[in-house]
Amino acid sequence: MAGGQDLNERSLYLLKTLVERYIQDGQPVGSRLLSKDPQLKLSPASIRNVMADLEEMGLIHSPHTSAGRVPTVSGYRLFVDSLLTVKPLASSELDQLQHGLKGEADKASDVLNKASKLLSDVTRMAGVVTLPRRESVTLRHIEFLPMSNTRVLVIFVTDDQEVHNKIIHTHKQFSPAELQQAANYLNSVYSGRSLAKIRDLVVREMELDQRQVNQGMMDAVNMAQLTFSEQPNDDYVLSGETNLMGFSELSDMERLKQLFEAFSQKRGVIHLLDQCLQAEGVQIFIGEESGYSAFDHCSLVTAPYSVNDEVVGVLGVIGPTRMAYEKVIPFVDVTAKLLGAALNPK
Amino acid sequence: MAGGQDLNERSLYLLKTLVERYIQDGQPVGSRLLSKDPQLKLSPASIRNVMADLEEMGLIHSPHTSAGRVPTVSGYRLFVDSLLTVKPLASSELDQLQHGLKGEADKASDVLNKASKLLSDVTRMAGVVTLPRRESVTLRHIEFLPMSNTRVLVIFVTDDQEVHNKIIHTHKQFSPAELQQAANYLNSVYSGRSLAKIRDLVVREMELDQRQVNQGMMDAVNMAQLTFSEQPNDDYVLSGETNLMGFSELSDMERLKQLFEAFSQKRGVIHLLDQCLQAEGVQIFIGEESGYSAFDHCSLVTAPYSVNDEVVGVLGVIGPTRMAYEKVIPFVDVTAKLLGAALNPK
DNA sequence: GTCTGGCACTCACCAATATCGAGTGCTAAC
DNA sequence: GTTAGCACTCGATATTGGTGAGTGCCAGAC
Repeated sequence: MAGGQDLNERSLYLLKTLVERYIQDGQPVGSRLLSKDPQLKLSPASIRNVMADLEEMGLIHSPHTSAGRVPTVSGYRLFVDSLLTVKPLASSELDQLQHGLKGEADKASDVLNKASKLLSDVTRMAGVVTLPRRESVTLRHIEFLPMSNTRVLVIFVTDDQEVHNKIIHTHKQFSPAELQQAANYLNSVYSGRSLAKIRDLVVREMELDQRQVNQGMMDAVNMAQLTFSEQPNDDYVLSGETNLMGFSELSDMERLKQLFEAFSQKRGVIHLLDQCLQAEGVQIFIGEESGYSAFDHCSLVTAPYSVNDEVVGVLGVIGPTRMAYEKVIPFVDVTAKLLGAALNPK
Repeated sequence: MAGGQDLNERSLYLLKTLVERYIQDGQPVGSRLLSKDPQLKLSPASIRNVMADLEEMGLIHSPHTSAGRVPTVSGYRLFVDSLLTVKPLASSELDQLQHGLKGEADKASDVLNKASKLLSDVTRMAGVVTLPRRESVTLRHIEFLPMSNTRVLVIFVTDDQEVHNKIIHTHKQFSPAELQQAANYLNSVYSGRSLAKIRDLVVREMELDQRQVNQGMMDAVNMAQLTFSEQPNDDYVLSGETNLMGFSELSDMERLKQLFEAFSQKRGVIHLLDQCLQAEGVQIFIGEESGYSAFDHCSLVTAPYSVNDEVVGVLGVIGPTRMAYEKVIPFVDVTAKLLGAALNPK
């Protein structure tokens, strides 16, 4: 797409004010309106010339012959990449954030809920936070309870005070005593270690199996393997979806339905958010850029959040393409940092 | 409201066919259309007379002078109470239900999810299932883990393979060993008993406290009290909300927004569903009858479900007032019975 | 007394038409 | 390169008239 290198200062400034104006009122902006901009000392006619150029480059577009211009996806892209002047957070918002996330050491999931709710409340759009990847979190305690036949209910607690449970299928039926023994072993060997590390150790211990090893220990390691087997993050906390129902650009029922279906399927959204894990800071998908048709008229502003300097999840805001990027971007950025801090074990 | 006693056979039959017809096509039905009913050997003019009576009694209503008639809430009420001929379940639906719920002994929550999804898939409306009341379920295992200061993480497992966790604040700080001891005590005394029974026993044991009782035991009972304190059901599983976005009667965005907000608040919906716990069988709220303005244009068809002959929860279907009650009612009824059966511990 | 045909009337719905005004592209002059 | 002028386009809005489904009411038939 057009990079904007071949545009002069003036055209860029014009594009910038056009986009800002459109974001403000949601109406196609015409040459007459722009000519009133004090910095842009041009007559409507000249502005029309410039706009014709911008249109040729695919940055703006007229909904119909005699309407003003509206930014295209590439127009927005150029705008957020090079033209945007981000506004620092309003101090009231910063207060709200700091207060909202400072919940006196709750469970991790409570903090995530709060963060999601804050994102949606402040932006009046939808907020989303992926669950943190379990890799870096450390094991506190594990326990096995027998179910029928070969099925075992595993409960383990991590140091973020989160309780996880899972049903595993073992190769044979274990007695309660055997399960207790296995749990004891795993607690003594693995507790205090990160799940990633544990996975590592499990693999190593399973390779040792040729030499004579205590059978009970082998069983324990086997169960650990089933318990901690790699499983991709597939959940997130979403808030304020209903805020999206107020926007005129999403008032088409069919579109809205697809969007909400995407929210409840989760799969597609997670995939999208996963792409933001690698990004250094704020990442933005504008309209069709996301590749998911349900999001065609939406933008997604995301930022990864980290615990102990390791990226563990992503949070973001979902709203109509026409959103106040200059406010949302710094807000998402700061929220990600504060969430990371709030999750940091003391 | 008019009870229908003062209506003759013919008027009732006319009302019935009118409602059926309206449910079928969603168009106001006029006298000409009704006069074609083979059982109703009347001219349009006579039908108009009858309709005028029905309108006077508040059972039907014309959207405007020259449209047909549409049932009012009281009209629907009379229809479902006395006129409806319920259709037995299609065998394919019964199959789908039986298959869908027969998930080889999963966790209780998995079964609820399936039930909710089935309700929405089959009816193409929204399905809802409240979590079962914990009273009747029995305790399998309890465990305490220390958190910072006086906070303790309690984990307990019930015989429906559900893992619950909760943070309680104790009056003093306990060592891990003390907590272990308390858990041992509670496991030995309470496990295998229903939560209701446990609550009972806790109260009784706390009354004994004047005489000399083992302090550790007292601490354990105290913690049990905090853990099992009465807490009302406040959650449910909802599916297929997006199905509701297809209905023309819910196409007003403001209304739809309120409806979805009610879904995420949960409070109001739970309160409504709680009222159905007492009911013997299927219970129906039509339009404004529910008293919640968000549900003004919706109907709710519910049935309580039981485990071991004790009612533990409610499930139901939410859709537009104009729904095929004759199919939905038996379907909800059967689903409730099958869900109860599926939850029954073997 | 009940039913019915007839008739005037109402009113949503639709299509055609007119008007308005914001905004455009183009061109010629500055 | 910039600007004023002008013809033009086209969405938005209002006006109009016709159509048809449906009604209420009445007078006459059964």
